[in-house]
Amino acid sequence: MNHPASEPAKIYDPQAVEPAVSDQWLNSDAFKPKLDADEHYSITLPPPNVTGSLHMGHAFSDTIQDILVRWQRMQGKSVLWQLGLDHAGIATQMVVERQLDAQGIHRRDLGREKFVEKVWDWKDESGGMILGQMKRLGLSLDWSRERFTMDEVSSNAVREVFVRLFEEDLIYRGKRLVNWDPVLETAVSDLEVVHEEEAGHFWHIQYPIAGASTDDACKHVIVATTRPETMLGDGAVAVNPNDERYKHLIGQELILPLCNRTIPVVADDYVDPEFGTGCVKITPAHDFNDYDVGKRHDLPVINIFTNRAHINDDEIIPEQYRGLDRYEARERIVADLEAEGLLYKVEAHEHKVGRGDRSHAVIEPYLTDQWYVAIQDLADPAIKSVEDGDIRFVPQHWEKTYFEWMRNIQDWCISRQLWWGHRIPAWYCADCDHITVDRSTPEYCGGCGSKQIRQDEDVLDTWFSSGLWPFTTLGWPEKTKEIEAFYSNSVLVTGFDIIFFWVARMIMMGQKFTGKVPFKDIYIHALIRDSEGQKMSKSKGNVIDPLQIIEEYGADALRFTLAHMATPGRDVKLDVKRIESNRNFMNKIWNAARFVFMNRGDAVPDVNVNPKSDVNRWVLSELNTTAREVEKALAEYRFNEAASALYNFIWGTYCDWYVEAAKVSLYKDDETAKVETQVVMLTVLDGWLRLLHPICPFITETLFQELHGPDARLVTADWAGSYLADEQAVSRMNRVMDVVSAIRSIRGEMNVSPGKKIVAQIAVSNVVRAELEIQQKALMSLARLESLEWLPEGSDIEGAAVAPLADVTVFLPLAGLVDVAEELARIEKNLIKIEKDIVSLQGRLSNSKFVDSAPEAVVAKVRTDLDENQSKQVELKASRERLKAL
RNA sequence: GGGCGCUUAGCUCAGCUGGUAGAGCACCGCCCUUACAAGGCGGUGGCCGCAGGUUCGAGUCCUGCAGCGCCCA
Repeated sequence: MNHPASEPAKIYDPQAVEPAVSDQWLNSDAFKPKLDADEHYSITLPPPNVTGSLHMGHAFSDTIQDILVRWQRMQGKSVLWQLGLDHAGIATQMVVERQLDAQGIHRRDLGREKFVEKVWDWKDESGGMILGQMKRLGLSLDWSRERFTMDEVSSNAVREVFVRLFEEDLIYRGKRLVNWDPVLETAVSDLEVVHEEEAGHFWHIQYPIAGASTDDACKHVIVATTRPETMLGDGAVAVNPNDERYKHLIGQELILPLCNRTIPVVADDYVDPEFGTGCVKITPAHDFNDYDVGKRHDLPVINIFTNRAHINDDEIIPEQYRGLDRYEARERIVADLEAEGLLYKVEAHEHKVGRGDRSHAVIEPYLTDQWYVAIQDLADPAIKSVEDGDIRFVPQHWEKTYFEWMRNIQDWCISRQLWWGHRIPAWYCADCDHITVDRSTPEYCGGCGSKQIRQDEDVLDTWFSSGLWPFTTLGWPEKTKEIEAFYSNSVLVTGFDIIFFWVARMIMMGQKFTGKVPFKDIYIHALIRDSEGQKMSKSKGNVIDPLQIIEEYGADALRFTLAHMATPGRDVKLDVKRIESNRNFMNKIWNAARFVFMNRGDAVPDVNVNPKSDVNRWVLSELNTTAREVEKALAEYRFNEAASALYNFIWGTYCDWYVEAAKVSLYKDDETAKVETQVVMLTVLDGWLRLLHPICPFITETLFQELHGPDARLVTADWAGSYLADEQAVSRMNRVMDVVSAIRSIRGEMNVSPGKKIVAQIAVSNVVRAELEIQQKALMSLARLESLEWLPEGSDIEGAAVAPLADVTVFLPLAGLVDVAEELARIEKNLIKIEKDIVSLQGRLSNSKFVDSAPEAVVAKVRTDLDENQSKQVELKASRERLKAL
């Protein structure tokens, strides 16, 4: 915006304002931590994945963080908001694989090195988009400290941690069943498997009993399975030891159909006799439960699959099935069983199927060698830190979710068969069994000294590095001054969907390697959904791009909307209409400020101003109240309440009442009163600009510079302090506003044109009259009165509409104004409500238990309410009689 | 199966430590009143899911039930 001569536009145009303000900030040190402050405040931004661009959920989370950070910065603290990006192993690799796929290229065609280069190119592209979006949102991150989970410092820290854990025997290599994604050809964690009910079948298959003669009553058992193809790897059939039907079979051999081998019948409590036939085929290599059963009975573990879930070439497998895809194999096996008359029946069956959350492929339990973290030693202190309150969840109930998972935690499989990520720092020797684990790349085997070593092909789970993020970004393992100043972080702001994935791991790793909790508070916010409540996703096409919204409505309107929606619930539905209405709020702000600037004269804000007029004293008091409300709300992470308080004050108090009332003195000849109002008007504007700045930084910064001159900067200005508080002025002004509202209400209900000036008479005691009379001009202006006449308390007016208030009665003469019948109807309506209230209030007061045990203030309030309602009732009834007599 | 959350105006949702229900949007009426029609003023609209309980008093606390959603197994 040009300064200062040009007239600000009548309609607020964020596009004309926001980018310039952003440049100012970015070209200054505004977002860097102050060096000389005593108090520190720090947040580590959850690093966005370099998988594309940011969505509305990021905008939400980031806005919340920015509000906190800007607020703390204005309070004079040294604030660090740490910026960074996450390499997001599987997710990013998939994005790039898909891009290549579109060109008909597989990553294996390129080879590992070339492929990883492509991913780095993509990382730059995606990272650039993301940083651009963040800047456009106005995020006050320290841009000079951008980090990446695979940069040198972070990579070294990852190695350091791996080596230390290995040396403490907290990292080990083991062969066990994992969740295997046969499309991505990697292990995935339990958390990355999504279980959903899907329609399937229950195949009932006859397993003949070995040695049974044709005369035997029982020649076979029937096994029910949802996965008939896995029978190629069956090691036994299990029955419950107490199941009378099968007791006699325990220990006998069955002939495994199609496979030309026998398997035993074993007894195991795992079998539920009620479910299916009570006979369960046991396939230790391809089912987690069966694996455990197999261990108990010493069954062979027969792997029947390749990495891509095709039937493998193991000699135990009949040749005709080798090489088939798992579903082809299923069809063939079912057909073959049927041909042999061994398929007893097929039922439709709903069952849970686990799919990879990235690839959506059906996950296979699969026996592989993987690296694990022995988690219990890390988990115990992490549980304790939350139990002891060293870390606090907000809202608190999320700690239950955290405890639930942490107390049942399993060892963490940290290896992934991917190319994008931190390569595992372990080397295998061709000449001995030794595994060399080292911080730097070794040349010899640490066991036998052989040069024939090769590094593990696999990479680490992404969360391994992001678990270290709060301290690796501050330079760990070096003992840096940043760690000294900003660790532990003040708060972590994130969604509940990654409490297990990320939050828990940061707590465990943080305590293990720094001896301190990574953050003191964890603010868990909701997830953003579309206006229908659907999760936003690209495939559904309901994604709202924050940049698109910003272009249409401005970043401030978006931010205010997000803050206003930040209630403690589980999800929020984002409706563009809300953003539109807050765009209107920004326009309101803009125009209110325009009015102030047009009428400021030579005045400047003065926080110590002690004005004479009630209007001015009242608005300062209300500002003071609002300031404290906003502080309290932000301190408790109640962003919606902060936003509401500001909305109500700025629009409802400042614009609707104060500015309108101020016009009286601004347009009047009394120079002293005019200047006083100008000063207060500017002071209060200055105050709420400060209060609103954390939520709406652009418009407030712009107006602040308009107010204080081009060198002023709100971003680094002080937070709003205390203002004059005058309860008496507040209550007197409330009475003025009540009177005005009462008059307006009659006008509105009687359809009196707003432009038409009318006459009013007010019956009131001398004391109250003295207070009201001071505000006569404002009152007349706000209520659009032609004249105002004061009557003694208890006066009666013939032929007038009446509005009884607590200690004031307003009369509007009907002549030429309103219809008698309409006024009677209006009085009737009011009387009905008042009578209802009176009955209820009297009922409460006649209850001695209420009077005796309720707090005095509550009882007093009920008495006052009753008195007021009764006197209103008297007034209305009298009015009604007079009108009827006309 | 275990755990968590939600159910308040036509719609989307606030309602903290219990004291006679609020906002935005929508709707109806009157207005282009010299900051703002992206606006002003007024108004309609709620057995606060159901049933019990605690309490002088329950949208708010407790128990049960129903419906919806999420997490874990």
